[in-house]
Amino acid sequence: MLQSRHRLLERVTLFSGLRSEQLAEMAEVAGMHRFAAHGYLFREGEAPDFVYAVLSGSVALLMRDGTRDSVIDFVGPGGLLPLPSALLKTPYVVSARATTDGQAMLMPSAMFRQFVQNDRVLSQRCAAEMARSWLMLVAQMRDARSQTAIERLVHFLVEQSGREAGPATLTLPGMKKEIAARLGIKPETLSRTLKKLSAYGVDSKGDTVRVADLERLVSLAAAEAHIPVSERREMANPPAP
Amino acid sequence: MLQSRHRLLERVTLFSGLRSEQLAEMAEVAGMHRFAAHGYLFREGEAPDFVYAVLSGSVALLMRDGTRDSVIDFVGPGGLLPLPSALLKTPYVVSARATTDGQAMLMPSAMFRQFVQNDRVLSQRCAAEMARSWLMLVAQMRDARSQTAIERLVHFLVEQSGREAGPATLTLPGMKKEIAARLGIKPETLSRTLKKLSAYGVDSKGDTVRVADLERLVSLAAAEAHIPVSERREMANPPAP
DNA sequence: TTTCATCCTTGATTTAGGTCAATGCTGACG
DNA sequence: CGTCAGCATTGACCTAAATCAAGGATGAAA
Repeated sequence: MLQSRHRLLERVTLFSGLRSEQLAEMAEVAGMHRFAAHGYLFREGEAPDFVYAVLSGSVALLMRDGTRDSVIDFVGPGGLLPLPSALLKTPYVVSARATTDGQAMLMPSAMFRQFVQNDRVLSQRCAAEMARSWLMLVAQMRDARSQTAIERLVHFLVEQSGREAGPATLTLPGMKKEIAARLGIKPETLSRTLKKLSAYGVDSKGDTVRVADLERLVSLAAAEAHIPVSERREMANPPAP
Repeated sequence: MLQSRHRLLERVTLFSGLRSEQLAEMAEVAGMHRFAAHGYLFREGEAPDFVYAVLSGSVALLMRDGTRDSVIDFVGPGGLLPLPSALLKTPYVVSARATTDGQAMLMPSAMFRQFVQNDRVLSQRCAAEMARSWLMLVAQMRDARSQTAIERLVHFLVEQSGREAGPATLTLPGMKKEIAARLGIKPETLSRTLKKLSAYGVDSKGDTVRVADLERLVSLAAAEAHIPVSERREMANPPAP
C-alpha cells in the first residue's frame, strides 16, 4: 500500500525525478482520496489544510467573481493543487471542483511545506512550476484582451487537442458552462460560437469535439474575426477602382 | 563601490534577509544600469541574458498582442525581472519598458540561476515570489472578466494609492495609454471613464489623480456599474405597486 | 410513464466598449 | 517663435457579446 502510494507520487509532475527516499517520506504522510464529478475538493477562503495531487480525472480551478464562477484552468493527472496557497500558507484563494470522477493524493500542507523547505531540488521545482503556471496565465490574459470569442475558443480547442495540425478529436474537460467560464464568455455565447465553427469543420456532440483540420481552423478563425460586416460585403462585391 | 552594490541588493524584495556572504557574491557579478523613460530594458523574444532588479523608477511589464501592447503590471523599486524567464531559461516572454527614468541592478541570468540552484532559502523565496505574482495575476483575471471599465479603474486607483479609506493623491505609474493597456481598455475609454469619475470625487490632471474619498468611490462605482439604463429610470421614477 | 431538474440551445434586444476621425495640447527642436 | 510629433480628449457610430426570455433535450426519481 505504501509502496503503491510511492509509485503514484512519482507520476506527479512536481515530484517526478525526486530522490526515492524523499518520495518514500512523502508517501508516509499522503493519503488517497476519491472524488466525484461536480464535488468540491476545496473552496476559496477555507484554511489550506491539504495539497491535492491529481492522479486521475479532471479538476477545474475556479474563483467566485461577484455572482458567477470564473474558471482559471482545468487540471488533469499529474497536477498539484493549490501550489501558491500551499507555499504562502494563505487560505485557498481559488476553489477546485471536480469535472469528472477521479482520484487525488492528499498531503497535509504543513508537511508539504516542510518537504519544500528541506529539499533544495523540490523548492526549485516548485519555483519552476509556478513560473510555468505564471506564463500560462499571462498568455491567457493576453488572449482574453486581444482575441474574440471565436479565436479564444479555437485556441482552446487546439490546446486541448494536444496536436498542432491535421484532424483531431477531443473531449471537453468539463461542462459547457465551465468551458465558457474558462474562456471568459457566457454559455449562450459559447453555444452560438460553437455553431459558427461548424461551418469551419468543427463537429461537437455533447462533450466530444471533432476538428477536421486544426491549422485550417486557426487561419479561418483569425480571418473571420475582426472583419467588420461592411468590409465583408466589399470583399464579395469589390468596388470598381 | 562593491560595498554599495551589496547594500542596494538588500533592498530587492527577493534578496532581503539573505545571508550577507550570499549578497556579497551577488554584488560581485552585478552591475548598475541607468534607464531612461520609454526605453526598453528588454523585449520579448530576446535571449534572457540578464535579470533586472529595479532600484528606482518604474517599469511596465508588457506583451505584444497582435498589434497593440498589453500591460501586465507596473513594477517599482524592489522588484526583480523577469523571474519566470530567468528560472525557466526560456526567452523573455514579456517586454519591460521604463515608464520613468530610474536605475536597475543587472545580473547575468546564468549567475542568478546558479545562486538559486545552490541556495535553498533563495529558491524558496523565488517560489514564494512567483506564488505571490500568480495570485496577483489571478485576481487581475477575475477583475478583467467580471468588472466593467469603471470598476477596474477604481480598483486600480485604490491599489495604486496604497490606502483604503479617506482621501488620497497618487501618481499614475505610466502614460495614460499604458494605464489603459494595463486595464484592458482603449485609451479613449480610459479618458471617458476618468471623466465619469470626476462626478464621484476624482480629480485628474496629467498623471496626478486626487481622490476625495476612497471608500465612497468604491461603493459609488459598484453602484454605477451593472445597472441598466432602463432600471435607472425606474429608480428615479418608481412604478406604482 | 410522467414529472422534474439540469443543461443546453435559440431568438430578440440592449449595452459597454471599440473604432474611426477630428481637434486640442504640450514640449522639443530648428 | 513657429512647426512638428505624439499624447490626450471628444464626438459619432458600430459591433461583439451580455442579457432576457423561451423552448428543447436528457436523464434521474417517483
